Amino acid sequence: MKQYYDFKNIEPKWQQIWEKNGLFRTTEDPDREKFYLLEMFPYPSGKLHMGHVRNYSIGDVIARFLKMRGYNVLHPMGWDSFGLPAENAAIKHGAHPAEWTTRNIAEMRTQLKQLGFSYDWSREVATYSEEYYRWMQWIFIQFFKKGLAYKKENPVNWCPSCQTVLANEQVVEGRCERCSAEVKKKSLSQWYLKITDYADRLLEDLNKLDGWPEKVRTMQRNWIGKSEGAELDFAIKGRTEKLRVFTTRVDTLFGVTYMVLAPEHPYVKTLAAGTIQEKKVADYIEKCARMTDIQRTSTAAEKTGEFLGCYAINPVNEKEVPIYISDYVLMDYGTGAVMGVPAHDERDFEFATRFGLEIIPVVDPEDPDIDVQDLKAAFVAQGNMINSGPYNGMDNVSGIAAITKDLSDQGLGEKMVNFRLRDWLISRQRYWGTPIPMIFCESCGWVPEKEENLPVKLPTDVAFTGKGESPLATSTTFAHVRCPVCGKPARRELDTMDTFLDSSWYYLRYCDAHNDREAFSREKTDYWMAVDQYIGGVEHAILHLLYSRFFTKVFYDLGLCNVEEPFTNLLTQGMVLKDGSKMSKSLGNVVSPEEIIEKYGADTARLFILFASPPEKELEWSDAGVEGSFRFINRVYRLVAEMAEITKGIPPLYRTDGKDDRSLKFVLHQTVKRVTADISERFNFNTAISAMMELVNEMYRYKELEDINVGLLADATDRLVRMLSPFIPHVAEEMWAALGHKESVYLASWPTYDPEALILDTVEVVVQINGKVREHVTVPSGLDRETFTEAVLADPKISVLMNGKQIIKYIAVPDKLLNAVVKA
RNA sequence: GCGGAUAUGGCGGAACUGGCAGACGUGCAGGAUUUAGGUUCCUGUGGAGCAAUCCGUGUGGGUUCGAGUCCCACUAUCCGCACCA
Repeated sequence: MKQYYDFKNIEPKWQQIWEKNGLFRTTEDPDREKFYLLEMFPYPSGKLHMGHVRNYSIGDVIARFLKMRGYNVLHPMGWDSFGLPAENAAIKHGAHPAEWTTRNIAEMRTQLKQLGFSYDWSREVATYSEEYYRWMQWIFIQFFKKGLAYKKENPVNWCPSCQTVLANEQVVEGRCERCSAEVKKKSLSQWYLKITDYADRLLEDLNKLDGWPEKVRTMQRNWIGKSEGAELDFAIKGRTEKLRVFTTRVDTLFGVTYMVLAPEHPYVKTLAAGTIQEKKVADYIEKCARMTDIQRTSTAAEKTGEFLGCYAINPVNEKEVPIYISDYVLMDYGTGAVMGVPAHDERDFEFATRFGLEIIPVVDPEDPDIDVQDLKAAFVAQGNMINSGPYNGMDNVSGIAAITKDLSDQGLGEKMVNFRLRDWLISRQRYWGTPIPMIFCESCGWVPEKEENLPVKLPTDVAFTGKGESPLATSTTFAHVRCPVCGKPARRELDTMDTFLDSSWYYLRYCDAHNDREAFSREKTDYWMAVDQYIGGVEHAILHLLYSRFFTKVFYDLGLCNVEEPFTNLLTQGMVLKDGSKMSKSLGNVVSPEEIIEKYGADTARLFILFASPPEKELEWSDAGVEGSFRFINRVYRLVAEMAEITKGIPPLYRTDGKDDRSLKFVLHQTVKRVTADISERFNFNTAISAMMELVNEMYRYKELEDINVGLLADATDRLVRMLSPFIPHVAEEMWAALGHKESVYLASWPTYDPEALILDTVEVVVQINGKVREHVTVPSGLDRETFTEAVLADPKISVLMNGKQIIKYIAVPDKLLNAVVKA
């Protein structure tokens, strides 16, 4: 062992040894308890950033810790390697996306290895490889055969900058989540996955996921957005069509004073046809069509709309109410038609006020401050029903049930549940993704490619223009095929899949990464699934995590796997900040992992990142903090080097009879206890590290004493190195070897603690007067309340303190404190 | 507007079920080693005061022998959703 901490030699040396010995290979072993630890795989953008380092450092500590605790740990890594940046790079530099991607993967794999993460690289998966996307296509076909994939023409979200459509989940405040361009509406024929069929189960099973952060569960609940209500029909005066609406407030039916349709509602044109309103209505529809979602959904804007020139008839009281169109009604939610109840809905109130429509209160606020006959705002809370014929006097919650039942009995409507969740639009007009393995035949319609012909390979003779339709259309060979059913000339689908499909099942592929007969085998996934701990950023709270849950449920239903939820526990790590804001090129506050590894080594980078903040919180980067972590490693290194020298050839005596010996032993065992709990129960790596720092400080103090026990110190060193190894594995290996071990510390067992060592003969306790700390005294430990009180009061310092005080009572907490309540 | 979270020294953060607030690290000050700087080691470090002591966990109230921790009201910041009938 060198006299100084030479990380530049130590780190590559151990990385090579680990790799040569295949230390991190994992196989199924029914005799050992499995633990599937997964970190979100990266998009190979070029180089790792600090967010990656944080994510993977957290994972590696857990993986190595559990391995030492005897678990059979699956800890894989791979690449989410389809996607737009590769294609954009291709357009810019003329290289093929595959070249760019492969180069980046190589670079990032090297970096991950430089950081010493304990991945089983034999299971590496890359979504752009033919062996992966072949099974992606196979999975798509299973969805299609199950009726869960369909093609439909619909107004869709179109990103003019990415030149592709987007899923609802990928539109953030009306903008593309990738490039922030304003999303436009465009009517296109696209492939969808029927995630709405699973809405109820996706919602319901969130309750089971108690290992997930509440925040993520709430976000998914809101996204799925279940609302229970009723659908009912309004007749249209002078026409045969019925107008169907969805409402959650059927109790307010007597308060309906108008109807309003979405501008895209199919009835709009026929209802307005021939009326004097026709022109105005047409103009309004056109104006809406031109607006972006941002403009249209702005709550700040005043309500607009147009009278259609005809009337609807309220089924409960035959009241005739005017029908309007307005852009505040969305065509793709509910029925695209709404009954307007201005008295009890804020939006309707606003609309009615704007257009001078009647406001009829039907729920009594029973509040002296509110004049029911002259509402200043919609009253949305609960109350008793008024102006509602036979329902008057009923509380409105019961009213919902009563009216729904009556409507249902008369065949006028029924109970209905609606979800905000829409089907998942998965077609992308881009090249760098999995080709959708579907073929259109004039006689047979859409049919899947034969499974034995998979993969449908991405053609290489394409032009990357970044404009217009899918680049696959520019291939001269790709589109033309024979129909797999009837053999007639047919054409292939030219769009590729959203890359979120690729990442919706990669965790299953890791279990069986090189299977060329199946996507993954039941045998392997039965052993490994579900993922016991998943770690990644919150930014995936909805998209990736919801889609993966959906896929898993479909697989379960198809008998492809034995779990209904893929991720039992989820840890969402916080962002890495510098100077208070997210690291970004534009702000110029990026610290690259490369430069830190170069200057201090991977162990320091890992240690700092885990020490600076608990994992789920944001982490403020600090150069001084990095120095501190580096100093700590040096301090440990010197201590171990000295110990290795002292204990060389001498069988160390073990003795704990002195006061200092006992106290070091106490600190040692307490540290083992704390570090174990901090890692396994709370993922508080920062406090685990600080506990080990305290132990090191204690060891330094002990080492300088005159009469020290080398055996005890050697024991402390041994346990310390094992505890440090998940955090700083390279230098831990170096120290472990120097202490005379032949086998990797990765294979050593996690240290245990002796509960006996945590029991002290005497304890220092606090003496308070009226809750304020006045004195400290040392008394024997383990006394009962009464003897404890006596022992404390027997101390001369305390008798002086209590002298002349009027004691009302003592509150005693043995081994902790004594509080005297005295008269003021 | 709705939902969620957070608020503790100069800074990052500790304080498990109410029981010594500020562990650990950083920064700063001083000392030792060194020709010097750096490294390393040691000491001090919430504020006020010579001191005894007093004041201190976003603000205001409350419960309790005792509150950073529990309850009520509020403020600020961050995140998510946002015309979903």
